[in-house]
Amino acid sequence: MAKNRQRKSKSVTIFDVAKEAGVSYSTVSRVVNGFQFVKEDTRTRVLAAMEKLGYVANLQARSLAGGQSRMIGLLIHDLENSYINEVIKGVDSEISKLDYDLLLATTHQRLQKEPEYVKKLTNGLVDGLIIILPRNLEAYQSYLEQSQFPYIVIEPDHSETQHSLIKSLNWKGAFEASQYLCQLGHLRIAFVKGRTDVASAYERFDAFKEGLQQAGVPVDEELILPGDFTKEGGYEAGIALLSMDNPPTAVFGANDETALGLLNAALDKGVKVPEELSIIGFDDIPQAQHARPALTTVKQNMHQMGKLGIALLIELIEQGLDSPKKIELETQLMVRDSTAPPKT
Amino acid sequence: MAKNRQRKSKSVTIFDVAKEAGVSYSTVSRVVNGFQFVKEDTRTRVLAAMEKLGYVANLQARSLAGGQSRMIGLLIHDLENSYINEVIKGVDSEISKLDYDLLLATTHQRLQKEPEYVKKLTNGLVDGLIIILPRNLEAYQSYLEQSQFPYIVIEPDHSETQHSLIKSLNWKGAFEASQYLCQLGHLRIAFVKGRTDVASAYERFDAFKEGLQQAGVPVDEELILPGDFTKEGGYEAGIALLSMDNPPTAVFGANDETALGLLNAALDKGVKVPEELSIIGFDDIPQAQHARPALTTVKQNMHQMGKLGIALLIELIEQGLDSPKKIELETQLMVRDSTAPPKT
DNA sequence: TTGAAAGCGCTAACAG
DNA sequence: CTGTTAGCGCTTTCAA
Repeated sequence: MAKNRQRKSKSVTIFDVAKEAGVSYSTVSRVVNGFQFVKEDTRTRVLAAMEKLGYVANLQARSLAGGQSRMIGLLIHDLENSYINEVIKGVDSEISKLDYDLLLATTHQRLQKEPEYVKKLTNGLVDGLIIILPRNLEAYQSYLEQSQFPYIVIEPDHSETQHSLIKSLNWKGAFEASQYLCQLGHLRIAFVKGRTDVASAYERFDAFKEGLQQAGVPVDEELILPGDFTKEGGYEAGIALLSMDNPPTAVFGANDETALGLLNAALDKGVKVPEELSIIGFDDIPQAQHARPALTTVKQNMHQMGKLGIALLIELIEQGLDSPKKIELETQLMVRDSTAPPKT
Repeated sequence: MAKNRQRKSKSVTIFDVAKEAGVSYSTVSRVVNGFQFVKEDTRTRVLAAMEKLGYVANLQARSLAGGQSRMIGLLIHDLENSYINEVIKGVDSEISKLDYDLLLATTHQRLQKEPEYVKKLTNGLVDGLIIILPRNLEAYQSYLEQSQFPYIVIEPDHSETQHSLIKSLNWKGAFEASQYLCQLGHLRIAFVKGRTDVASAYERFDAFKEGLQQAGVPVDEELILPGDFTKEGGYEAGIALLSMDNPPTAVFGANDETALGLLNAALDKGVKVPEELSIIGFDDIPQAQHARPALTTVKQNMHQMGKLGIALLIELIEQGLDSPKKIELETQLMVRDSTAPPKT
């Protein structure tokens, strides 16, 4: 608490630069911020002084004085989640091009942290906020709306919300995957659901049922198990499914982690994939193609979601938007080795 | 640039709280910062006012006024790198327990960004800095030393540096791995090197040579190929190695990415692993155990490195340290399926 | 135990 | 085009 006090003292300020260049400090500020009405000669002199003194802007002061912090807040609940990780990579790659920095706030699944962080971040710390997979939006959405703070959501809780968002066409993707399973000839198809507090989980489940119905394949309630988007959850469901007297010939995991868990369950149960059990996932996380057998899944372009998310947010910050913008991305069925026609 | 100006206006300040509680704002500051000399009654009143108004401290202002920002800077060059990713997870899990936040700066491999970010971050933005795998330390190390800014390095460029650091015992780990290969009976062992600008790459290579020598196995210069810690680099080296008239029976990749690339090369060349070629890596990134065959490798506890890094840095920030502290972590040989005795 | 006052470094009107 | 003047919200002496 004590030893490092001195560090605040010796940094070069706009004031030092002004003295060095022989101008007032507001002039320096103008140069730093690239204002137009500065004589070329003065600008050069200031620039030289900045260079000489090694001036670096103090972002705190700038932001406090009403300028921008040039930081973007990223609110997530977990770094362990591959889906989120991939989105972050997209965000990161895009953000650095735009000379913004990333402030990462992780709730570690603690619901009450969400509103806390939102307040903290929006309170001058960052210029804009991206929330990935919010689970407690209601708790602070009105706060965000009122303060007119620029923010976007990646994967919303509700489809008819007022904020800008980026999402994948979960419904369509899951529908296609379900149809594919039916086309393969499967008649007993199981589904392991995702977290109940995430909208995409619902969309996928809904599409699954619709897909089966349209193909004339019965939706058997017994084959619909709860899950939580984790490998462990998938494993548990898999064991339950494969312990049945009349197990399914195919199973759709609400996301890849779940599907990977299912794969492990099959392995432990000595059930061959895809010969005896077809498994399909959703997301196409990097591990999906490295799994053995490689996992058939519905690809979401997570990297792209991150990139578009930043682009949209920056637009919001710099130009403002009259009404929320919703971007929906196509998904793609990636047929790999974990699916096949059922054995007869 | 215009539309979102209003957001700076309406936040609740220490001043509002003071008025609500009927005290001066310095008193509020004292309460907020948990000072001792405040009457219990006053404290309760202030706390109530804070609660009622929904006060959230403005970190910028606090930091500017000489307080702490409670943010830790994390300087990395790439999010795509699994090693870094794992360390970050450790950092993140530890940091949130301590009520600090993470400011992530990614150089995206641009060397000149390193000193830039260091100045920016240390200029009031963060209370401490963690640099993972620095590649341009010389450019700003004296700056850091002079300003007495609390920072630590994870994996250093030099072993006799003045800063605090966390590292794995690369030498020992690589030595053991090399010995293991020799014990298996291999006599033609190749090595694919890592980036030339990272110290751990040297340590591993050096240990490899020593390991072979001590086992009486010749170090064949022809079997030592350059690499860059990427899968692509490993693949390229693998193709070169397997195209030789007398290819090696085992190969040590400087890191897992490299080893994974080697694995792919073997696959494409129709060379069976481990029957015809043993492959060993370093790091034990998550993909290592999912590879087919599962990769034998030297495990570094990256999660732990992140956690210890934060612990050490916080100690530096809050108590200061008389002399740099160096923490070295043990590695562990993970024997999996990519290594076997050579065919005779 | 509390209040008043002086900045931290910067942006943004407002006059020249 | 450039300097002057207010603050931004907060911590921190210094008095009271």
